[in-house]
Amino acid sequence: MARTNDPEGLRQRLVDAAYVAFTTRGYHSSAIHDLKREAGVTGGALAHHFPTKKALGLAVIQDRVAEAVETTWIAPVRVATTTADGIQAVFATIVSELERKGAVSGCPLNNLALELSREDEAFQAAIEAIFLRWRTAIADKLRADLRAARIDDFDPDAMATLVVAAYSGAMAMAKASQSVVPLTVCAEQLTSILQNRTSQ
Amino acid sequence: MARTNDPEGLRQRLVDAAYVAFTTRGYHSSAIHDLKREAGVTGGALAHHFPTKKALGLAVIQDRVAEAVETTWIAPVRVATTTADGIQAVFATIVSELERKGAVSGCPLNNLALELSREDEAFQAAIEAIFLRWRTAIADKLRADLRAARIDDFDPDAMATLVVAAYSGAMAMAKASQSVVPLTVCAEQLTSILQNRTSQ
DNA sequence: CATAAAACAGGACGGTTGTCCCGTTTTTAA
DNA sequence: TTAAAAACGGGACAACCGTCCTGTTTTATG
Repeated sequence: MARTNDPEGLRQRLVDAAYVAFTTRGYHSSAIHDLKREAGVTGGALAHHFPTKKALGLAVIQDRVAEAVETTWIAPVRVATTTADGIQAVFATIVSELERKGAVSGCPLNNLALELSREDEAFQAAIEAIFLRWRTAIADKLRADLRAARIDDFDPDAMATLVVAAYSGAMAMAKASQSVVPLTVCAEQLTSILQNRTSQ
Repeated sequence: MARTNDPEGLRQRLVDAAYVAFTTRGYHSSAIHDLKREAGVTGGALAHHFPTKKALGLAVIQDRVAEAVETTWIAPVRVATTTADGIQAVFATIVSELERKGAVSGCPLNNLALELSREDEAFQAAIEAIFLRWRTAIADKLRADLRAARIDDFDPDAMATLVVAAYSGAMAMAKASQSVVPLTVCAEQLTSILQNRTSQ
């Protein structure tokens, strides 16, 4: 059968399909057989690029999940005027996106974190690194806020941890109730807290 | 072989073993065969009490997970002097328990919520009910705080949502990093926020 | 152009999974 | 006491899963 080799493109198609499957249906609920069909890839090609399912999962985390956090969270916060503005914008974007889709499948990072952290050390290390990068980016922005307002009211690192935790937990509740309400509520609470502490 | 029928006790042993397995290794990672061995139960007995794995999972959620939330969260908050005191006590208890065990397997409710919410409507409904009960209990306690202090500074329901979200997310990060630090940080942040808003 | 390596096709394979079935024992009910 | 129902023992069963293997085609290298 005629074909044209495209190792990089085929790899991307595979990781894309696996990212969608792992972060919506879950890692263990996604069968390799289904991934091959969804990505339009044969068994030989898959085995050539990813010898094991674990290798594919690791690629999904390091390539796609990390990029998703970067795109949906870190970048918008960085370019915002203040941290509070950035957080508000991020939540608003995510909520409207969820309402458009009509279903809540949860935070990709959190989904894989709870399912895979205790299963394998490589998974845990990769996920932990993304969480660290996420928290650090928010903490950096908070430090900039404090410098601009010439105040020193709270610990930026601790507040960043709270922000990430509140978002992750709110998304978990949103998934459990299939409703965006927990997200809108927590967004309002977080911005209220931040504005209280940065403008006095 | 001689035996004595004990349907209720056998059922409890099964649900106990399944609770531990589902909330630590995960639902899909726990094989029925292993559960039978761990609970000391034969296939016939299991099929008699729980015709499917889903039925067993539902029993775990409704019987054990709901009770765990009640014992570790709702009851301590209810008997505490203030909500802030209760939350601080709950976090302290959980943190010391995790340090004793030496590993973070995550919040039982959150673990199953993220893994099973989108898999089956019965799972989702059962999990959502527990989250609702949890939030309501904290909101009730917050309302009592506000009445006692004769102030009306914030929305108790919204704050309760934030508390549950922050805890769930902090536990997720704790699981990802296998460290209690996110929990201690968020506990300090939450109590600080609450004490700021209830004593002015 | 020769040759080796990389890329891919297609399917087989053993192990595991959840479920189900049949037979036996214990308990209940009449 | 006896018949029916509940409780349980033990294992079989088909379907599924992830991995691996052999062979072919494309590409890089000299």
